[in-house]
Amino acid sequence: MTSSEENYIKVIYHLSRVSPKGVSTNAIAGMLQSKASSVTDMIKKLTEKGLLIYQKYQGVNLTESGLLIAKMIVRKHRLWEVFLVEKLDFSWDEVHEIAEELEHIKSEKLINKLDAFLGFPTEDPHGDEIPNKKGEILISEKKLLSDGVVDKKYICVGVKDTSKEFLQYLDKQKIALGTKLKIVQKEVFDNTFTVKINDKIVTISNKIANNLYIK
Amino acid sequence: MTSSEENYIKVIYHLSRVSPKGVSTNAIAGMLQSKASSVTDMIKKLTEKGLLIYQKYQGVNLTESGLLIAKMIVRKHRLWEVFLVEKLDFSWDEVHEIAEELEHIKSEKLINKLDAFLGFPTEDPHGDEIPNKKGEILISEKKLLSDGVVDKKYICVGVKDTSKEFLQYLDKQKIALGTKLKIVQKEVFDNTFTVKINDKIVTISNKIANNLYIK
DNA sequence: ACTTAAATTTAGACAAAACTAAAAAAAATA
DNA sequence: TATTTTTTTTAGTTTTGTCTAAATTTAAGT
Repeated sequence: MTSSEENYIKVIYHLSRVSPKGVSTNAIAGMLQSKASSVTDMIKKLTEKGLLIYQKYQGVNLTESGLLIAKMIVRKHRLWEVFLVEKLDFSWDEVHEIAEELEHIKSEKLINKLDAFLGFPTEDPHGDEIPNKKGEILISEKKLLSDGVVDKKYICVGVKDTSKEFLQYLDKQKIALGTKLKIVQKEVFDNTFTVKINDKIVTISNKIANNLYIK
Repeated sequence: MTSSEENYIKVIYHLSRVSPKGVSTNAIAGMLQSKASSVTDMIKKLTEKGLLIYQKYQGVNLTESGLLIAKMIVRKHRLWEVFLVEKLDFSWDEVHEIAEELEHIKSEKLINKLDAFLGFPTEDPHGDEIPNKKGEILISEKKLLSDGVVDKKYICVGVKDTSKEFLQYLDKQKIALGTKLKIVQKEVFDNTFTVKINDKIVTISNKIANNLYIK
């Protein structure tokens, strides 16, 4: 597998969570910042290799082996992110680009040893699940802050939007994984949330509430 | 810089230690397991970029900036090797291939944080020097084989006794400058050394060990 | 010095992975 | 249903890094 092939598999994996009946050529091109014609070419190649199921104009799905490969790439990406944050003291908004490179390092022994070194973590610094060496994913029930109930207490367990901007916003508001909060008020008019964090009252827009996982 | 370009720079750096007046096209091709014509093409490209000094048929040398880049690649390679051995518990003979991949990861911040995490080591698991972030290499003062430590790997860097007899003895034992050896055993009774040279076990008397510089 | 051998370079080709522009199919709309 | 718009595919091109085969330059041997 080349890095380029791996990137396609990874992107198709992520997109197929959102649209499980088939991932469109354009959606893939959008994610990879490339052109639809390039995507068509690569789809053919990966279909030849038995990693995708594809019919012209009908979008693609991962095969069993394609899915396993995708999970292994995600596993590597997220384990490296844990390493960067926990061991090398990076902040959670800087690690994505570096992990994009590290995820293509080939040795399986390396990633399993790294996994052990990190203590077999189940979540990356953004709260996303890390598949184990068999590709299995432990599902922790989590919901969005926007689904929360007034007067209840929650813990932040992840983010939906992992963009640098969003993460930096959260840092500014002193919201991190594990931060405890209580929903004080829910404004019906514009769906703005008022929450209490460490005895401070903070107002959170609907957009933010829609991108923050709690449990 | 592409990975391919970096591999050329690195190989030229290593070869120029042995032949400082110019590295031949064939030597590079041999190291990279490629063909001389491919090397010529890449030499032209790297010369255009100002990393090599080159005249047709005369071999190449690194420029100042080429040399710095080479040292940074070597730095990354060796720091990753230390990480793999010290933190992930790899043995020193399995780390080279993996480090060949890791050395091309681009973030400078990453490598400096890794350096700090490892405690700013000056040598990799094979006893080779690790350039610091400025590209400087701490010259480890050479010592005599008789001062060496069991189980460590060394390189022969010089002789104290320069007599014909001694040099001929070294030739016979296939020991030359640059020869790598590992001290297997140190006999306390008569200070005889058992060393491994190219997978062959050789016994070396105390007199010899007192006249061979290693690092 | 002349001839042969070895090393190096040139010229032309190929595969991977991207692109542009045009054609074809599917979806949306009137 | 017919037409327009969007999406997808095809066809042909480009770039990077490699290759083979042929030509050229340097080095070696007699």
